[in-house]
Order: sequence, then structure tokens, then C-alpha cells
Amino acid sequence: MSVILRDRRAERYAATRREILDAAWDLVRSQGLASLAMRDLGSRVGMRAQSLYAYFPSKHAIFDAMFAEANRELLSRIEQLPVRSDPVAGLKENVRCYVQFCIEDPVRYQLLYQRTIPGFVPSPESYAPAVQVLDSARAALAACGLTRPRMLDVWTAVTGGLVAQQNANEPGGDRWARLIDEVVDMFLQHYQAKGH
Amino acid sequence: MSVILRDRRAERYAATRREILDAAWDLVRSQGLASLAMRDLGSRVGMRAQSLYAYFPSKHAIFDAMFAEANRELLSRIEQLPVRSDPVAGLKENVRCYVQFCIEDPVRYQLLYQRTIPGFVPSPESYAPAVQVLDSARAALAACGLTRPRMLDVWTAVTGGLVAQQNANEPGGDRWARLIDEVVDMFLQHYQAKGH
DNA sequence: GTCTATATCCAGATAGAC
DNA sequence: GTCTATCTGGATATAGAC
Repeated sequence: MSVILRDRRAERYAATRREILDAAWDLVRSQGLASLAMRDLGSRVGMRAQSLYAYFPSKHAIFDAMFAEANRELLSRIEQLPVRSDPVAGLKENVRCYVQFCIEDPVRYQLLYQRTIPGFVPSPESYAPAVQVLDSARAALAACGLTRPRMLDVWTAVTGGLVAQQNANEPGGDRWARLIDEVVDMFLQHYQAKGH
Repeated sequence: MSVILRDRRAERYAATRREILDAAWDLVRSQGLASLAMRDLGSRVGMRAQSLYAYFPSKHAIFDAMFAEANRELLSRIEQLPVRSDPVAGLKENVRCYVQFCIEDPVRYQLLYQRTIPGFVPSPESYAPAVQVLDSARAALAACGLTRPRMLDVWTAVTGGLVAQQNANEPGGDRWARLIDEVVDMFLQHYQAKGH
């Protein structure tokens, strides 16, 4: 009778991949996205650069895995937000979660939202969670009675603008992030008024 | 008696610098900022890469000259806007000018507002006009009775957000740019109301 | 001011032994 | 799965002749 065994080899393989990705995050955070080099990455995990190719077929594949990982992390946080009976509270929680995620790691933000790596295009699978994140914002707005596409565009501009200014001008600070409530109030007062 | 002669040599030198910068703009627009290479640039103007060093001491110096040029261009456009008796009209004209400048050339936007070139830091002289541009926004807001620093931060977030979304998601389009009036109205209705 | 020649260094990726 | 060895190509920048 056959027994089910853990695949120790696969486990070790996955653990090494995990280790490589962690090292890659460390490196890009300290030296910048564009400066990630296979050699540095290899030596960080105790390998020659060439050996990394046993785990990832290319450097862009590493970026793609990081891109997917970051998107999944954001989606996971959004999905774990408590359900609010007050839709405005829900909307504020949604945007707070998004802004916090974007400003707590400017390099991750750069990878996800600014396309600055020559030749890197994320795969559709890696990009997919971002669509769900946008859907969550759409749903949060709809719960507040705001369903027009234009309103979602203004919403992404306003919230994305806070994050962009924060990361560009004062990374690590909160000069723009602390304006969230004020900006959401401004938005809601405008669009929840009659006439829209 | 001495006569004043044109310095033909200096004129030629300046013209060649001008030609190099124009070629650099062409190249980064078609291939991306990060892909600008001295060889490509040289061959675009009919030189070896090494000869470019007679005109610019380094590649970063070329980026710095482009950075300065773009900032001066924006400031020049802002300063040439007609004076408006209606401060709201003045504010809208200011932001329209800014947004138009940012979206008509996404690569220039990337150079000015996203720091993505490893090691490149603009010189203070090149950066200076950007301060005056921000001052013009501050003045336009003040003319509308909005003088608190927080209001300027919200303003830069809102207008910067429109530009960031436009360039990131639909470069060359106007899906966010056409929301300017609506967003300015939202902003003014909020901050020109009593209580601020 | 432009050239050739070169220095120096780096990159991503592959082949094949073990 | 990791290594050595290597391929191939890229880069910025300098030296010195003309």
C-alpha cells in the first residue's frame, strides 16, 4: 500500500526560491530597483549568479515574481479588512489600507506603479490581483452611492496623488498621507451632493 | 581701434551642444530614459561616443542639462500665461498649463518627477525653476483666498494625481486630463466654504 | 574638436562537468 | 543543483595622436 510522503526535494526548492526573493527585496530596497544584479543577488544567498537560473529562468522572471507577490499582498490586506455597516467608513478603511501599503515601501510602489525597468512587462497572472484591488475601490464607492466611471477616475487620481506626492517628496514621512480623511471628505461632499 | 566680433567658435560649440541635447530628447522619447547610451547619442549626431565628452563631462551632465531645460520651459510657459482678473480662472489656467506640460511628453515627466535614473541627482541650479513653478501655484491659490500650507499639499496631490494616472495608465490620452475642471471645482467648493 | 585605441568594469545568460 | 569556464555584449570614461 502506497503512503503519502512529503516531497522533501520540492520543499527545499521552494524554500530556496523564497530565500532568493527575500534577498531580492532586500537588495532593491537598499540599492534601487534598477541596480538589482544577478551577481549581488547570488552572493546574498551564497551562490554564483549562474546558479540562480536553476530557480528563475531570467532576471525579469524574478521581477515578475516580486510583482505578483506584492500585488497578492495588497489584495490580501484589502480582503481582510473588516466589513463595515457604514459605507463611508468602509471607503476610508479601503483607502487607508491602500495608502499605507504604498508608502511603507517606496521601492515596492515603484515596481508596481511606475514602469521604469527597461523591457520588463508583468505577466497577466501577476497583474491580475491589481484588477481585484481596483474592483474593491469601485465597490466601496458604489456602496456610497457613487457608481459613475468618472467618479472612480477622480478617486484613483486623488488617492494615487497622495501616494505619489508622499513617495516623491518625502518618502517615509506622512505629510501627504495624513491628509487622507480631509481629501476623502472633500471628495464625498462633492459627489454625494445633489446634481451628480 | 578694436571691433566687436561674433565669436564664431563659441557659436558653433553652442549649436553642437544644442544638437546633442535635441538628439538626446529624441532618443529617450523613443527608447526610454534608462536606455540612453552615449554610443547611440554619438551616432545620432555623427560622432563617436567619446567625442561627446568635449561638450558634456558625463552622461549625468547631459541628464542635468535636459532636466534644467525642461524646468525652464515649464516656468516660461507659466510666466507667459495672461493675467486674469478672476482668480479662479487664473488658478484653472495655471493647472491646465501644468497638466498639459506633464502629459504631452511622458518621458520628460519621468525625468522631472520620478527619480528613476540610478545615481542621477539634479544640480540645485537645474532644480531652481521648479521651485518657482510651485510658487506660482501657491500664489494662484492665495489669490483665491487659500493660503494654508495644507491646502497647497492637497492641491499638489490632486493635480499631480491626475497627471500620474494619465501617464501611467493611458499615456497620450486625456481620460484623466479632461477631469481638471471637475476636480478644481471639487477642490474650491471644499476649501472656499466657511470653516477653513 | 574629433579620432583611434584602450582601460575598466559590468551585465545576463549558456554549456557542460560533477 | 551548483560549480567553473565562457560567451556575448554592453557600458562610461580616459589617453594621446592629429
